[in-house]
Amino acid sequence: MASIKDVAAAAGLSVATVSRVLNDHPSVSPDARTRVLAAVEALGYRPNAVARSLRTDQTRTLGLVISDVMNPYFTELARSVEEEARALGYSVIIGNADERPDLQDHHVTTLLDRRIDGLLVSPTDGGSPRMLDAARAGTPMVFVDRWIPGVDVPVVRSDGQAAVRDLVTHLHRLGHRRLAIIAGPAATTTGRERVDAFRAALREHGLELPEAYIGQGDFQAESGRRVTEGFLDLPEPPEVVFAADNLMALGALDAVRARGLRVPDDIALAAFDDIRWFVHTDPPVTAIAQPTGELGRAAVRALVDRVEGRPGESVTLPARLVVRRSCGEPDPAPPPSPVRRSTS
Amino acid sequence: MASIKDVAAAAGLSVATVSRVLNDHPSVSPDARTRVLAAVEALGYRPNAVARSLRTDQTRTLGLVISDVMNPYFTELARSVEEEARALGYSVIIGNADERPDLQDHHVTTLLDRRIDGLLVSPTDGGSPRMLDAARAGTPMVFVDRWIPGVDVPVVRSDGQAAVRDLVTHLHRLGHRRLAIIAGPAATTTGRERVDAFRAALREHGLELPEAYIGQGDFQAESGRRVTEGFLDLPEPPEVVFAADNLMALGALDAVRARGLRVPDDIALAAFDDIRWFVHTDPPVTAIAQPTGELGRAAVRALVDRVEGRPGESVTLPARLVVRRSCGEPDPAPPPSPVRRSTS
DNA sequence: ATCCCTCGTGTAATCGATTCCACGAGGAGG
DNA sequence: CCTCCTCGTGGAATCGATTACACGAGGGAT
Repeated sequence: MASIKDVAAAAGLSVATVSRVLNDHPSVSPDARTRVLAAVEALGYRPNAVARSLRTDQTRTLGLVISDVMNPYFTELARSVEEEARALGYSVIIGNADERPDLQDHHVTTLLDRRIDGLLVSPTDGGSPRMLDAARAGTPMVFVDRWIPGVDVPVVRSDGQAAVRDLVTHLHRLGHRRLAIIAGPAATTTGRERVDAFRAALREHGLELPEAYIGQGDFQAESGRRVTEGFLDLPEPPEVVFAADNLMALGALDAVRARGLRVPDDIALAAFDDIRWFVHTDPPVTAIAQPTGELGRAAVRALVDRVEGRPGESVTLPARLVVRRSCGEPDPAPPPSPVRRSTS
Repeated sequence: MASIKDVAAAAGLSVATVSRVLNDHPSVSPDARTRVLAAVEALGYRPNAVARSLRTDQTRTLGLVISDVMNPYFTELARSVEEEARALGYSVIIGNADERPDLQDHHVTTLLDRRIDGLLVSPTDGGSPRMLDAARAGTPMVFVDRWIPGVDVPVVRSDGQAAVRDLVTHLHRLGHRRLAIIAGPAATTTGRERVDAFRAALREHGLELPEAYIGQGDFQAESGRRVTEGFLDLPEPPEVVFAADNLMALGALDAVRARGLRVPDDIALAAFDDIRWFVHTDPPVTAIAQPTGELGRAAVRALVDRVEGRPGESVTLPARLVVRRSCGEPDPAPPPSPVRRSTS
């Protein structure tokens, strides 16, 4: 592969001049410029980003460590992150932690070894030691979706409290009183917060959240299935199951289906995180939608600010409730079927 | 950040010795080894992968350029690719082309600039010029899922022909005769092949595939919606719509729903690519499942073979039909509802 | 005792870029 | 005509690693 030396030789100039042309430095003659460009063209030369990074000590690359790529929420987040980063002239390397602390640590380590300019993290647990070291050492870093209390790093996330309250109000109005939640791992902020918000909202309606109605999940579908089975085995099963993410809702749907029960007639279901498929599930699932794309973009902007020496601020965006049929109410925007028309 | 020089100084040895310890070169004394290791520990030293790559001319990184991360099929592929690569000691940088040739070219270019050791591509169109150059220049490369005819690069893909034949047989047996397809872009192999396989299978049953029943999609949900609306507007709409990927099936579902029609009563639906959500859609969608994980792993093995100087072979794995209810037959594994039991 | 190997180590070249500094040519101003 | 700038250019140091080569010490064989 042609190097800058080959270009210099072909153009009959020094590497310094070639480099100047390539970085359009002002002081280079038009003649030299055209000769260099011609040589570049002729050789199909492309600068070696590795060498350049070594010299300039910047890779123009951001690392993104997410909890689970298979989760549509994170996929969308990753996508918007890459888009915004590209717009700002950065590349993104994604590390998938699969909700496993050891994998998270692995990815943080390799990203740091590659000397990425900044790190975007959605921590799986309390945070890998390597990550905390990096944060302390001043590596530009931003938490997205989840964060770690006590670490001085901007946080870009969405606040679901109001939406959860709306959800509980909605459920209460439908007559549901026994509400259960499939929680995320207590080690994650989102895991804790969603339970807290749910409990607080229940209290506002004079309802309790008994221990038996808090199932411990891990944000993966399988745990949603397992927890839901536990709920169904209870002497007094809940009337509603609220899954703290979309995958656990999928697992819950699996469990309900396996018993031959129906949603919402036998048990109602709601989920945190809205995804396209929820429109087409049987029944369509009521969910709390985060402004995922905006979250990803805001996180990148905050991180790039830090990388380039500007402050870089935390951002909190509101989530909102999207009512569908999985909790019992008819779809608010029913298809134009002129047959039945039930007025609530 | 501490460099190898700092470690050498701290250990009272030369950088050469430090390097030898780090790469466990045989000729280094136990004493030196312990001193180096102690210094590494004390300084929290981590080798600079950028510098190492420059010197050794290898990055231990693979590039993966996929057509669309938001498509669960590709997400799963990406995940298995990363897993296998990690097991083999490589990292993966993912580039999302979003079915756009210009983006594909952008990612190929930046990956090549970073001097990745090998490239895994699922080409969006006929292939970006940069990619073809790289292939010709001998950059280790493997096509996965889709490929480009006439380019001498191993291909790892799945063959859906038999499964499509099974699907058509299934549909025929259910009494369907007017079958339509939402095709993928003609520039992609998967786009063409699926139509060809469908047409061939129809012919085996003495059926035609009229032009009006071939809708041109682009593997994105929106195109599936648009094409399906066209089908429904036909004087004689098809009885079955076969979507060439899961996202277009989602769009088709959108279109059918918007008209207030039902699947499969009013129109049947089937899709290429099986995903978890198809179990829970209304109704569950009959689909052709690819061995996605195995595809990703095989592709990485083939690519790493090439990177490390071994041959690296093409692999073709069979897809299989998964029958659900969207074409009219009852679910083959119904939930334990002891009521109806139809023997085919 | 001499020679030769092996072993452990250090010096320095190298990878491909960027950039500081020096230098010569040419123009402007005195 | 001399001085001083500015401009375009090249030489060489540098980033942080790896590795060829050189070298001295020590042990075994003769």
